[in-house]
Amino acid sequence: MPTKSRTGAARTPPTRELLLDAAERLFGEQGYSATSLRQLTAAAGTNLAAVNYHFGGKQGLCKAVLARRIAPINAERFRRLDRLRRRPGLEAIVRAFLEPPLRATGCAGGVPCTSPAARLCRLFGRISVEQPAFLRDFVAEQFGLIARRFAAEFARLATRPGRGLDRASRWWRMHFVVGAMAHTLQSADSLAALSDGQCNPDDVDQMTEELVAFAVGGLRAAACRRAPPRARGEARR
Amino acid sequence: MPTKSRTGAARTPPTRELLLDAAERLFGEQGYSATSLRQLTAAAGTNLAAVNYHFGGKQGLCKAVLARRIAPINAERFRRLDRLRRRPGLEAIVRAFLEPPLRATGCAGGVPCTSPAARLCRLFGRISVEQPAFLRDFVAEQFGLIARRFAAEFARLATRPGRGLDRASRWWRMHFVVGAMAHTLQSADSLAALSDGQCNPDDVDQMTEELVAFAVGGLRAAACRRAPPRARGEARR
DNA sequence: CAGCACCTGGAACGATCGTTTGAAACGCGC
DNA sequence: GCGCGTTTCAAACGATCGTTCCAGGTGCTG
Repeated sequence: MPTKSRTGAARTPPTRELLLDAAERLFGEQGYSATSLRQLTAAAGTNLAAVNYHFGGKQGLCKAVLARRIAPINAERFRRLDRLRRRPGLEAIVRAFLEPPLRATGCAGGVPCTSPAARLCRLFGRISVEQPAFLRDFVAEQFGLIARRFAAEFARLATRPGRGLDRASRWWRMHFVVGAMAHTLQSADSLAALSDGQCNPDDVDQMTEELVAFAVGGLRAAACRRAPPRARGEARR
Repeated sequence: MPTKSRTGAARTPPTRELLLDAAERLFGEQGYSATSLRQLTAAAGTNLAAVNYHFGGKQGLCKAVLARRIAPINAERFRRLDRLRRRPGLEAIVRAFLEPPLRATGCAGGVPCTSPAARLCRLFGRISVEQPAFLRDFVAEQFGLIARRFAAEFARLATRPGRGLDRASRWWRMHFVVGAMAHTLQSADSLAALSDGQCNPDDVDQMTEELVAFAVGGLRAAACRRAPPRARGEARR
């Protein structure tokens, strides 16, 4: 952690970064449990013991990988929210939430970006679902703040007359947005296969626009409760 | 060792079922890689070797666990779709897709249902994201049929005048629905914590209604085209 | 009874896991 | 040069992994 080689243009990436990059890729591709430290260090071109030296173990490495990405993304989210404080706009809020993770595809912080949108994305989606017990608190802490902030922004919007979402409904729907995002980040490839190539998982722009439109539409949908929405069919229950 | 003569009456759960139940719970709670066969067989009260005898190995057990649940769910989906063939209705289609997995919470096939909605749900969400390489083809086969069927139903709706979703957009949005569902199934608990208990993950009814409303709203959202309100440059596809 | 197919039991296999160790190699002030 | 903290390396640690083996139990058929 002593930042000493900051001055000279580091021609050789330090071991720490090599490990973080390899871990980010492999954890994202295979998951945390399924990735062994030997495979990881081999991919990083470092020694096996380096993981324990720099990060104290596999769990520490995992936390470091997440922290390196999540922190800037959430900071960017807060920045965007603060900037548009005067103009509510549901879509703007949704974009402030979705675009940073979708677009911060590793090209942001000077980190090499081998595949345009795949790396961080996969890791992100992975972790949000795999959730090993040891970092339950960690992710809760990382995402709790931003989630509450968005809940507050969403609540301010929802108080408009005519939109009758209660607090629980708002939470549910934010959760759905997170799920759509995570699943998209993680397994867009399978969609490409399913759609016979009509969906290009590397087209981050289209993906973003579709997801934003979908999320806004879903968040905007009227409250459901058990009142039949329209005079339409829907003869269930 | 004290093996009471159990067979004969066909009332006692055979080893196969014990293993499937335990695997369903543990794979769902911890993931596939993170669950060891020793932990699993201990929880099931069976011998370690039984896994390899009945299922040929850990992978075979995993496939069997999935197949036992997915097949009836997809059958139910097809049944519902066939039944409402004359009446389109986006919401009805969405319900035909979402309700079987949400409600078939293990109470369907005579399987014990300890926790009302948690068990199968978690497994379902897990697998749809963890996706070990060895069952890539398996899940693609299991979900491919139903996905294409829903895509077809959705496409028939989308041809109505005024709704300009192209094929790629429709695929994307179906993918988002799957993501919202999977994430909800898998980690509704964390939502309960985030929302300070305002969302009850065991309230399958409310969850279903919220998810249906959200999905319908998202699917119904207008095509996004290009040029979001915020000028962000970035050419689209 | 014997014969046999089916299932279960405990014990062990080889492989691989995450982690630790101790010494060698480096960087840098003196 | 020497001393010292930092980093890397090869090798090994004990634990645990999925799997295999085989004797023993069970229920059916004759």
